[in-house]
Amino acid sequence: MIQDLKNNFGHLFEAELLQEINQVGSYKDVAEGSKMMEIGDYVRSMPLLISGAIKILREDNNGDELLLYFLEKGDTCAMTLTCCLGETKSEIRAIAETDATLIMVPVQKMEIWAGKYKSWRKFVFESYHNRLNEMFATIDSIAFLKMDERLVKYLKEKSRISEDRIVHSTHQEIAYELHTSRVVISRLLKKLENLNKIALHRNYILIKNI
Amino acid sequence: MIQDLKNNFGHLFEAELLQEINQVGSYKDVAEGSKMMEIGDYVRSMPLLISGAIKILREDNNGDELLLYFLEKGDTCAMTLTCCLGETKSEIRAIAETDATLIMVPVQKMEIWAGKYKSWRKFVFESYHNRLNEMFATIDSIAFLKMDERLVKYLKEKSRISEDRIVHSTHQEIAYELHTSRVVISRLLKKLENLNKIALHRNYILIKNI
DNA sequence: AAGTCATTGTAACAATTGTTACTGGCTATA
DNA sequence: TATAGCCAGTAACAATTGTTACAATGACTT
Repeated sequence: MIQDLKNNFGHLFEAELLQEINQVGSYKDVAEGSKMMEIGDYVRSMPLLISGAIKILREDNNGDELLLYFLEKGDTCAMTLTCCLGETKSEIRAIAETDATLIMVPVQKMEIWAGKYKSWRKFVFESYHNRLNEMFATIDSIAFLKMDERLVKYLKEKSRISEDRIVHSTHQEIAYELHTSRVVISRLLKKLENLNKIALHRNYILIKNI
Repeated sequence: MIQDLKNNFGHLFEAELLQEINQVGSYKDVAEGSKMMEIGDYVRSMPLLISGAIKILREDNNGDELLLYFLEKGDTCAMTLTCCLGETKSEIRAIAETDATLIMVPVQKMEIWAGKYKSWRKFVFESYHNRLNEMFATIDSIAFLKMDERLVKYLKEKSRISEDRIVHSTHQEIAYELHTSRVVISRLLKKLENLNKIALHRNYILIKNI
């Protein structure tokens, strides 16, 4: 574990902090598709993402979803930070986009380290900053782009995250994450296929040139 | 100034920290409508809002705007925090929604206090948390609501912020902030008037019952 | 092989939002 | 009181997105 830590966070944290994380943190493997946090949950530990990707979702009044952003290697969940400290409920849902490995750190340590290690403070502040920026990007997409452009962005991102030119999603699943209907997605995907940018198959989409 | 500080932040900060803020901070009055931060700016100090309201805006590729949220008494600008530390540019524009009074704190102190005062860390974390939650609310509105519902929310919020049942905006101004066209806003406002929820006048709108 | 279910394609239509154009009223200033 | 510019109302139409319905196909089970 200490090696994973050094590989992923070694450039951020001093040896002493790495040592502490190693002592109190615990490994956790999560399988693709498993729910890691639900809206309304209280959170008691903070995840440091070693490998894989986590998707963060928001829910509307009808129970329908909207994809906010992905967390990747080296990230942490910013919501967790203040949910722990302030004892407030989670506003979001987190689901493993791929198989992933995490180190879970008990919440008590977070605040102690924030007083003790400058590098930890920097990490926490930057995490917030990154998440805010991702939220801006998300808002830009929703507010400024049309659905066809959002779809292209989505496919690109999905492909990048999974490191695979094949996106393993059904039209219905894509529709959920973009908060629209399956028919709309099918229609727009067909247009992209006619432009030779993708190839449609049952249960997956080949990204050719977008 | 020390009295303003105590009134607005006394319940958050211990006496010693209040004293420090008092020593290094400087008062600043801003007039309604004045631009306080522009996209791309580097920020060298952190504002603590004593009175008034600040609106935070995002811009699209055409230079059109979208209202993200308002800052109010007791708030600070979360973007500033990491813009200062990380020396990155601002992603947002800030404009005084009403006349406002601020205390500006030099950026160097932020990080020092974060190591020294637990209450400061709590304040900073909570600021981020609040801002993230406002972003969620913004995304909910944009992604889940139709324009008529967004308009009602907007009018309510605008009225609340200014503590005035009269919203002093033209249809064009509202259209900018909701990122749509003037004609759409005029149309929807007229519907609200027909439902007896508002009364339309030149340059202002009376909120009756929404 | 038959049946079931999820998935995709597609048409037809409705609702919402965006655009263009024109009107008339209000206000400020010359 | 002219006149210019901003503001609001409205019609007509276009584009986008959402909805309903149904058919065809593939995959899987029995």
